[in-house]
Amino acid sequence: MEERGISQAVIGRLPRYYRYLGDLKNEGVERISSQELSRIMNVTASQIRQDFNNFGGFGQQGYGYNTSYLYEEIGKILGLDQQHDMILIGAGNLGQALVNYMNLKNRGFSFKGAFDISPSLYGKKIANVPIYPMDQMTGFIVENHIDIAVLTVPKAAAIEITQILTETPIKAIWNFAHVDLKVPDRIQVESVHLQDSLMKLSYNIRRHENES
Amino acid sequence: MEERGISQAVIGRLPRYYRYLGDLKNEGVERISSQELSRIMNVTASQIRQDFNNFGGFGQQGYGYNTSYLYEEIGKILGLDQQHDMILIGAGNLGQALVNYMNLKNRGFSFKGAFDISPSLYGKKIANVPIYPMDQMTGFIVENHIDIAVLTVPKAAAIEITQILTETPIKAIWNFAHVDLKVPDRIQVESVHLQDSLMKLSYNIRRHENES
DNA sequence: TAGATTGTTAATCGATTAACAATC
DNA sequence: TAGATTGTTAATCGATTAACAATC
Repeated sequence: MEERGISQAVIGRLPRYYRYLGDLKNEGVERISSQELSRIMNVTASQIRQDFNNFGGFGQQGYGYNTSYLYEEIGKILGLDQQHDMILIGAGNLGQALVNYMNLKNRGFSFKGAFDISPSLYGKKIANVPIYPMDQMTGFIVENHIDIAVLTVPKAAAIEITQILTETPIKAIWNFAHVDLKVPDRIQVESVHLQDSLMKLSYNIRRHENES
Repeated sequence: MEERGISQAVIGRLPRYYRYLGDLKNEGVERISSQELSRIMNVTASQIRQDFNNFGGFGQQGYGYNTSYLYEEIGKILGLDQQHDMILIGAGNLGQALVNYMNLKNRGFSFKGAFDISPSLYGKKIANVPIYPMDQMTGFIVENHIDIAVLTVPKAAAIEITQILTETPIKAIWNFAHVDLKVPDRIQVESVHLQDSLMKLSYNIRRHENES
């Protein structure tokens, strides 16, 4: 499985393929052609075949793709066969929502601890995940082999904490703060900018009103 | 201001420009050239000029761009000069987090009501936003001229509720359910797929480990 | 074998970058 | 006026789509 230099456009589509294939698998669909899938997902069959062939041949001429096999393979490409241990940084509303959400649904991803600056939260738990003081964070990351830090703190705090995180063996930051984080190459960052998303929606509302 | 057929690639960059220009404005920076901005934002000056020129000339040769003016204009393009009234559908953890978050920070966007199937929540409030039974939703949308429905319910419920929403005068859906919604053209949809985002992060962790 | 559908090459399309004339 | 920097055209690059030979 050779996969250097896959474009982010392709990577960005993999989770959607994974989702549709999971649904098809659950519906008991054993095989699917790129044409059928293209109709369901509203993309071209050509794009589907090109995308999959970035990672090697998953299909069979004259047959199509085996749904479960393709589902599993895409899961592996996405690293979903690995265990990811996470910490929450910032135990506010959004952070609590994420912990509740993830620890229910996603087997591979699990929160091991949460950190906050508010002393009133120390010792409390969110969905069985204990909340600790910020100054125990670095030690906790090392001892528990934490891979991913989930940042749900305000902008200024996010920048400061990121600085601290760069001195730990953390592998990735899932960032919900409204700021672009600067990190060394060895740390992966994925940001969820909720404001940006809402602004795009706002643009499209306005555009549609002006057009019609 | 002519702006038909602007590509989604450009739209997707506007909120980021808006964010950086807001920061510069707050720092008291009065003017900025595409070159300076390109250095700060880590994109090419050429792209910046091309992007802005999709909407007409905001700059001045030999001078650059006036920070506040550009900030305001991009705000208008994004429809941030308009008031957007919203409802929350699904008053769970994530929904509550969004209401708390938005009603604090974003002036143009405001939640007017929340809806849930759980009777125990009726009459309660989230950050001053009252929670009502689901069957009052359609009436509420009409009476209060609601523009945006924020969907924080499970997948199956999201599909059902979207069906109901298509029969109301709602303009847009901000979707947090893990599903692609089908709506008529007049309704804009923007989805935040948290799982997809986390999977991309997972892919990048794995890729980086394999490379080094 | 014939039919179906992939894997892959070639063609097209769109987005990004470079270059430079226009102009403040 | 000279210098700076935009607005815009042209060149390049990359991503998507089309076409078809390979093959199950």
